[in-house]
Amino acid sequence: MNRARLLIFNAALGPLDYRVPDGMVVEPGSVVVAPLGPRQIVGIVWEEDRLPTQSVPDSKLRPLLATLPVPPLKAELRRLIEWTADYYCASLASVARMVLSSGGALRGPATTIEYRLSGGMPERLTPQRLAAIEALEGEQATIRELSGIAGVSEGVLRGLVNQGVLEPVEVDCDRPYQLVDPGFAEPELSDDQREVADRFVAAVEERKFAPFLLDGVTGSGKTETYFEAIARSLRNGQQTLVLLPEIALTEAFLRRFEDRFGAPPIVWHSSLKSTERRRAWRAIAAGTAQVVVGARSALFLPYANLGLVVVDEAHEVSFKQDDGVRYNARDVAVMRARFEGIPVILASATPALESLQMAQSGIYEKLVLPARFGGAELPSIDTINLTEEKPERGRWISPRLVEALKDRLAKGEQSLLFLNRRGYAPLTLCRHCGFRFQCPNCSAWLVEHRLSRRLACHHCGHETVPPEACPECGEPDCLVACGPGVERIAHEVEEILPEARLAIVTSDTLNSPEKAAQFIAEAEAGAIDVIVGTQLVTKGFHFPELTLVGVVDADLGLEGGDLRAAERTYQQVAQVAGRAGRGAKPGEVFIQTRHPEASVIAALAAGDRDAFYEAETEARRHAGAPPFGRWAAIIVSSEDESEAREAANRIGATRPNLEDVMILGPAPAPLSMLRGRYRYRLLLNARRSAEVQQVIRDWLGALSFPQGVRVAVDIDPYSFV
DNA sequence: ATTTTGGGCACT
DNA sequence: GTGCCCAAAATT
Repeated sequence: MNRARLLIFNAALGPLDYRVPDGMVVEPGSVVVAPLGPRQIVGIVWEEDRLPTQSVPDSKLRPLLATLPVPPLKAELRRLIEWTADYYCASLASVARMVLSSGGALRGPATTIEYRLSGGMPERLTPQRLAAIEALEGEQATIRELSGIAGVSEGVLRGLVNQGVLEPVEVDCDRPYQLVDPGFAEPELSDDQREVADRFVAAVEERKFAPFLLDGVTGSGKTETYFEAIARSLRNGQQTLVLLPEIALTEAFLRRFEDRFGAPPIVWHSSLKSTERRRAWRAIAAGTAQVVVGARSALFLPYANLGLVVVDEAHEVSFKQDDGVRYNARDVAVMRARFEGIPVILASATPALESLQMAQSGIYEKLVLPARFGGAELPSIDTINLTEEKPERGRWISPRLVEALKDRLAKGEQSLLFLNRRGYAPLTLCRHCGFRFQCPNCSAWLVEHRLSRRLACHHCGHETVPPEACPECGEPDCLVACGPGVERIAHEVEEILPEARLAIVTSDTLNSPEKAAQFIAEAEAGAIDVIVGTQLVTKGFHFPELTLVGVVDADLGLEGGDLRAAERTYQQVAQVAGRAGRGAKPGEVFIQTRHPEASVIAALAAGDRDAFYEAETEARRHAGAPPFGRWAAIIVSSEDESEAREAANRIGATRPNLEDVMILGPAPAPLSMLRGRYRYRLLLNARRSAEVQQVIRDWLGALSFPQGVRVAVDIDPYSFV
C-alpha cells in the first residue's frame, strides 16, 4: 500500500502516517490535507527514514484528502527545517509552521474582495462610522484588516458596505510584480568596491556555497557591491533574498534599490496584509519573485530558485528571534545558503566577534572596504566625561555638546543625538511616598510617553493614562519623571535651541513606511536641524548635511551584565558615529560617558577598532563565551510563581554532571515576571566540543511538567533578559 | 492541540 | 436513568 508520512504543525502530536488514495500523487515536500479525528489538518509529506515514529498497521491508516496547489517544498528547505529544529532544540512542527505561516497562500480563490472608501457618506453618521471613515482614508484591505486598522468592529464596516460608503474591489491575488532590471542603472564603483563586487559576481556565477563577511566602515558603499551580486543573480534567472534587521530601514533601502534596478523588490515582514502576504508567498514559491527584502521570517520562505542570500547589518541583535523558535537569522541564513549551495554575504561595519572569528579561521571569506566612498573622511570622535563636564541640573546634555549643537544650527548643518531609550522618562515616582509605577504583568517600570500621554510597559504593551495624583498616597501633583528618554532630550533641545526644527525618531514615531519615508524626505531636504533618536537612527540613513553626532549616554548599554554588552555598545556607538560627515563636510562625534577609561569607550574615542576587538576577544576567551565556548539558557515560566519555581528546581535537581558543560541556576530570570508569567532560568556554559543540544534534549526529555509550565531552550542566547 | 470517552457523583 | 464535570485517552 502507498503510505505517506506527514509532518504536521502540532508539536504535541508526532508525525502521522496516511494512505495515499489511488489517483493521488505525492512526493516528499508535498503539502497535503489529511483527516484527523473530525478535523482536517495540513501536513508536509516527509521522507519516512528522516522522521521516525511508532509504526501503525496499514489497516488503521485513513486516506489523504487532497494535495494543495503549491509546489512541493524542496529538499534543500526540508533539510533547513530539520537543521533549525535540531540546532535550536525546537520541534520540527514549530519550524515547519514558520515556512507555511501564510495559510491563505495555500488554497482559496485566485481573487479576493477588498474594500475601500467610495467617497460617499452614510445616511446616519454615528461616531463609530465617522471614526472608521477617518481612519480608513487611503486604505484598501479586507473587512477584517480594515476593522483592525480603524479600531471598530467588523459589524460597523459591514454597515458601511451596505450603505455604499465602502466599495468592494476585486483583487487578483497572484497578479505579477513589476520586473527588476539588472542593467537599469549600472553604478560607478571605486576600485575597492569594484574588486569586492567582482569577487561576489564570480561567486554567484559559480553557484556554490560560499560564505562572505563584507567588512567595511560606515559609508564605504557596501550596498553597491552586493547590488552587483544581485544583478548577477538576476541575470542567472535566480532569486535573491536580502535580510534587513528592521522594517523601518527598508524605506531607505527600497529607494536605493529602485534607483539601481528600476523597480522595487518584494517586501516580506510580519505586518503584511493577508493578500500581500499571499501574493508574495506564491510569487516566491513560483520563482517569479526576483528579489525579496525581508525581516528574519523571510528566511524560511519556499524560494523556487534561490541564487544568493545577503544579510545586511549582519551584527544586528534583532536578527535573533526571542520567542517561539529562538533562532538567529544570521546563522540560519548561512545554513540556508549551505543547503542551497549558493553564496551568502554578511555585511557589516561592526561585525560580531563570532563572524570575525569565522573569517579568521578561514570558514568565511573576508572582504574589506577600507575607505569611505567619495573620499569622505571618518568623523573625529571625542569623549565627554560627565563626572567632570556636568550638564545643568535636571539636564543631560553637557555644555560642550550644547555649544556644538548651537554651532551647527548657526551653520545650517544637521545634528543627531542618540539615546537608546524610548519615551520621556524610564521611571515615574511619587515625591511624597516613594511610590513607583510598575507594570502589573512584568517586573519592569512603566515608561512615561509624554507625546502620547501614556505610561507604557515596553515588554508587554500594558498602557495607562498618567493620573493627576499618586495612586498610593493620593497626594496630588507629586509625580516626578526620573531619568531621560529621547522625548525628554528633545524637550531639552527645544529649550537650548528654541528655533531648531526637531525630529524624534523612534519606533513610536516612525511606525509606518509612510512616516519613515516622510522623515527621510524632510531630513534630506534640510527641513530638520536636530534629530533625536533611539537605535533606529544608528544605521542605514545617509544625510550629507549631518555633521554632528552626540551620544547622550554611552554607559546605558553597559549596565545589566549582558554577555554582549560591550560589543553592542561598541556597535551602536560606532554605527551612530558613522552617520556623521558622510558628505563633503567632516563629521564630529561626542560621546558622553561616566567611564571614559572603560576599554569600549577608549577604543571608540581612539577610533581603534582592532583594540576593541582584541580586548573583547580576550574577555570572551576568559569567560568561555562565544566563539570560545557556548552558552545556552533554559527558561521555565508559568503564571503560577510556585509552579514555575518548582519546575525549575526539578530541572536543576536532575542536572547532568558533565566535564565540559557547566550548569548555573536555576535562579529568577532577570525579568522575573514577563507578560504575566513568572520566569526562572538555568544557564549552560559549554566547551565548544560539548554536544549541548543533545545534553539538553536528554535532560529535559526525561522530565514532564504540569499544564501551564513552559520550558523554552535558548541556544546562543543574546538577550539575557 | 483538540476532541471524544468514560468514570464518579449528585439528583431525579 | 440522566446530566454534569473533569481527567484520561485517542487522534495515523
